Amino acid sequence: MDVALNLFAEKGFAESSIRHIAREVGIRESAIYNHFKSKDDILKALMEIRNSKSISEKILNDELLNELSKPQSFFYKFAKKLIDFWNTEEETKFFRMISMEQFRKINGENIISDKYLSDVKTILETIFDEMIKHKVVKKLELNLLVGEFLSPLHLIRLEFLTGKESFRNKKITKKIESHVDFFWNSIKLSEN
Amino acid sequence: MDVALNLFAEKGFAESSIRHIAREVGIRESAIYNHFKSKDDILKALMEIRNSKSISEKILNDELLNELSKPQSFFYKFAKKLIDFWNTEEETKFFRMISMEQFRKINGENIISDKYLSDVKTILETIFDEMIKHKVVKKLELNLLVGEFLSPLHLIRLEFLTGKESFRNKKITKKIESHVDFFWNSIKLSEN
DNA sequence: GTCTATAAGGAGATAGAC
DNA sequence: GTCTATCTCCTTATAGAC
Repeated sequence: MDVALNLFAEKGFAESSIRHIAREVGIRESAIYNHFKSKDDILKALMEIRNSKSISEKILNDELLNELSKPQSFFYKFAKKLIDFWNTEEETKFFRMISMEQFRKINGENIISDKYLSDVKTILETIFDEMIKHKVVKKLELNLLVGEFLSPLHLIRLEFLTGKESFRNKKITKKIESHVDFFWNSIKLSEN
Repeated sequence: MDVALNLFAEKGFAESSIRHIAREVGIRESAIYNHFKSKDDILKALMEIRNSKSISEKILNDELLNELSKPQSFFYKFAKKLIDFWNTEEETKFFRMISMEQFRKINGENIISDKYLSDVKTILETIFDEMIKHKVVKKLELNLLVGEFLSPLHLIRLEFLTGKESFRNKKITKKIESHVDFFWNSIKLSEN
């Protein structure tokens, strides 16, 4: 699985061969078929691993939850946590692979779920819902709030992954801070 | 070029063969090599076509420019125009191909420029700059404004292209309207 | 669960006639 | 600029021994 993910993320699924995977693992390609019935099956297995992981658990710790009473600071730390997670070596590989294979179909069905961000979206919806109830944040559609918060982070990530710059540098941090400031000023209800 | 774009957009570059292109065009594969020196060369040529096109020309017509004095209405129409352009059959194909091949390298260099949105970004920067000068819009970083306007549109597009729903339906239109409303309320300077 | 051997086919690219 | 013919290599997948 590790070797396959490395290859798929680096060269894409179609240009990675079972032969290559087998060589890196140290077995013959025919031996792979004792574990997976086809090449597609390897990709499916990888996606199952990724889909079974809960991102919220990795981001939402107690420290962060305690920050909920200070929303601006919360969003700030949430964004940083999310970026740190996205910047993880493994998550970067999954993201690259998913980006490349997002339109691939197996038996007419997309392998890559269109739900790449759905876990994070769900947490954010819950958070916004609470904040609206506590009259900290303007009463807006949850979907809208999630999109406005997440989209700029997502695009920043994508652009720095395809570009040459490292994702962890001051420019990025500044961009993220600016976005959170902008976002918070747009949704906050009062001036406290 | 048409046939190649169709194939690359549908199956991705690696799974499209010169043989297949030649068959659809109605010539032998060896004849292709009179026009392109390699398969990579075909992809390069396609990207040159796409990069040579000015998107701003297609979006910014006189009707839209006359709307500049009514910013909210302008952003509204601009977003709609952009979506219509993105929803074009040809542009959809380019977007699919670029999404799939964005990490591909030829001789160590990305073929796909990371500048997919740069044309639109440039127009928007100019527009925001003018609006700030005319004190219609808060004095914010141009980069930030562009990102906040464009990112949600981009993510909406991506999600509806990978999902099953059509990109032209009421839900999408509503999403875009909500975003523009949110955006305008966040950046407007006064209440007129 | 690994191996060797092999099937069966598709790939990119070139040579040289017309 | 297209053709036929061909080279050389790589691909997924299976059969059957150990």
